[in-house]
Amino acid sequence: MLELGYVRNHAARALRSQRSHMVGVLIPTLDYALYARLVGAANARFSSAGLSTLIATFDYDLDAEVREARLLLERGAEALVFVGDHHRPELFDLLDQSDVPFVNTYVFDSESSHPMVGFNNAEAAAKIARHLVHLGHRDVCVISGVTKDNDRTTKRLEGIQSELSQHGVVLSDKMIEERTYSISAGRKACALLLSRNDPRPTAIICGNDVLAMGALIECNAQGLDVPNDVSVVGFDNLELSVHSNPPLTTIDVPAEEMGASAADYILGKLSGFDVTPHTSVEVQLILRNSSAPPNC
Amino acid sequence: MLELGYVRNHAARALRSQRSHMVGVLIPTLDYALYARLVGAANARFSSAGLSTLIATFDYDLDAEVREARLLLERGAEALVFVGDHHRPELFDLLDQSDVPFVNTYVFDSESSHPMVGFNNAEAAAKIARHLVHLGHRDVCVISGVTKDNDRTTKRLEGIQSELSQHGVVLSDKMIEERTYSISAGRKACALLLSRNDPRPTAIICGNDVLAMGALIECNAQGLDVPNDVSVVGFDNLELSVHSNPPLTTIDVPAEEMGASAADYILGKLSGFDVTPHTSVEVQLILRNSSAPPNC
DNA sequence: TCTTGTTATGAAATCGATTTCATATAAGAA
DNA sequence: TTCTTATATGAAATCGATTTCATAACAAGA
Repeated sequence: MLELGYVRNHAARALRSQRSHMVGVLIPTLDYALYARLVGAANARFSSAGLSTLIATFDYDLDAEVREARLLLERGAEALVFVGDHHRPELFDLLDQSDVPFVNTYVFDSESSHPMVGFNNAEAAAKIARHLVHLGHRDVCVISGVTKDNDRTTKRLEGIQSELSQHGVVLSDKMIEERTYSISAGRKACALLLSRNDPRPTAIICGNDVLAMGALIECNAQGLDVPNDVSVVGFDNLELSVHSNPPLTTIDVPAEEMGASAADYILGKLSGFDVTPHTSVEVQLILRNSSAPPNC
Repeated sequence: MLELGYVRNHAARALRSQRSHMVGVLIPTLDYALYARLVGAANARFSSAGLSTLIATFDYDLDAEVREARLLLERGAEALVFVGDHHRPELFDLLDQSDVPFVNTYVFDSESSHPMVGFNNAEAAAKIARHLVHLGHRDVCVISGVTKDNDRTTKRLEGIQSELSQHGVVLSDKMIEERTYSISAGRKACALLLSRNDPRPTAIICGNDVLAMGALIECNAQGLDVPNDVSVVGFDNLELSVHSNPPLTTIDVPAEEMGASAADYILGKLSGFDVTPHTSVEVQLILRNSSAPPNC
């Protein structure tokens, strides 16, 4: 084979054997390496089972997600891994017709009929909101990810709102800013929220660490002392967040574990085993130095 | 088609038409979104030409790169995009045998016989070294990326060394630390270099912004004033680097432009045009506040 | 009306590896 | 030695869409 420089023809193999040895992973974006750990872990599992991973991105556009999924299915993907449980009905139609196994990740809802590996975003976000309330914060604001067509950000925001209101803290719409995930966006949103000082918020809850990074930077730039003047908390526990100034209080999301579990589910399903379709992973409140009692 | 839930069989199409409508992009890693902009830009170009992008990673392991490339070729990739010009001979054999067009990115060498889109890493790194020398620095140290099997990091280090020596600055081996790209690694390397104070370096040149990030953090943690006590410079101009404390002096690498140009080259080649195989892009020294004259 | 060139239609061949099926060979047991 | 069972070999069918080829229908121009 080496002598002749022979390369197998995958199309022919796939056509005849009806096996593509490929699985598709659909993630919103490559930016900030937000899904790198999940994809990496899943890919490791898949490749040791002789499967290649096809990565497709859709930029948080659910219609693009359907198109990409269809493309992956055409390519013969034997299984699909998604992020979130909220997808276009067309996607589920597609999934019904092809009997390709799939899993949703980054979400957990025991009510849902879809297989999934993840955590309850509302509870996770409530956890960090509770932390702030327990510290004594009452003037809280939120920099959320864009909630449209995104069940993770939506649930997180809901979790925060319901937790706060349970403790008698009202979160007016003026105290919520929705932004796409980027440091600059987090920074601008933070500046805006800080400027609305009636009274000035003592805590800023961010929908993810990238936004929190931006918020931290803005606070520092304004000469505010984090956490004494204002607490800032994030979500995801990116590597960055250990090293920020101050280190960020956040929610650790076991991305590798989700990736590996999702892959294991798929692998089991492909082998015809009776695998459990719902796996929940534990998120953890990571206390670092960006949160403290309000200074009043 | 919709009614019947018909999905095209890509294997059959590909087999008969000898067209896979796929191109492969081989990047070292998904981590830190280091190649996200390049991949994103290339993917945008490719998909508007009706081609899908297959992403494969090899974790800076050139043998793994060959394996992944072979896999992509088996899958019928119509073209391949690489990072760097240094690959295993087996890879070039593979490329010779299949007459699939390819481009190397992130490097530029008019001598090389391979098509490439990028910049001269030695010159680019020399540029930032020169900046420090012009500021008056003579006690310089380097946190380089791992140079083994990596022509970008190797060239950058060479560029720094030759530029420094041209100005009579000697860079002893003790003043060079090689690390994989990560904030923690940069931090540790920085601590180590700072501890070797005979005399203590007044400037730290980092092989990329992630390492520089770690160095900045370590300097801040040690109570050093950047840039007055020590200058820190990076390479890549990640979004992060605008927002670091202090904002990072670095080399801007036009990643999108490289991705787009690489894709254009491939697209042209696939259409049978006589496209120019060597494209150089301009890197730029971005002066921010992490570099200043040494404080003596 | 007839020729010429253009578009439609349908059947058959094709892509390359895998799978199946039939046949042949070898090995082991009685 | 003979029969059975296991293994080897080779030819042919197959996967599903595309391409080619032959034929038919059509339109336009003379």
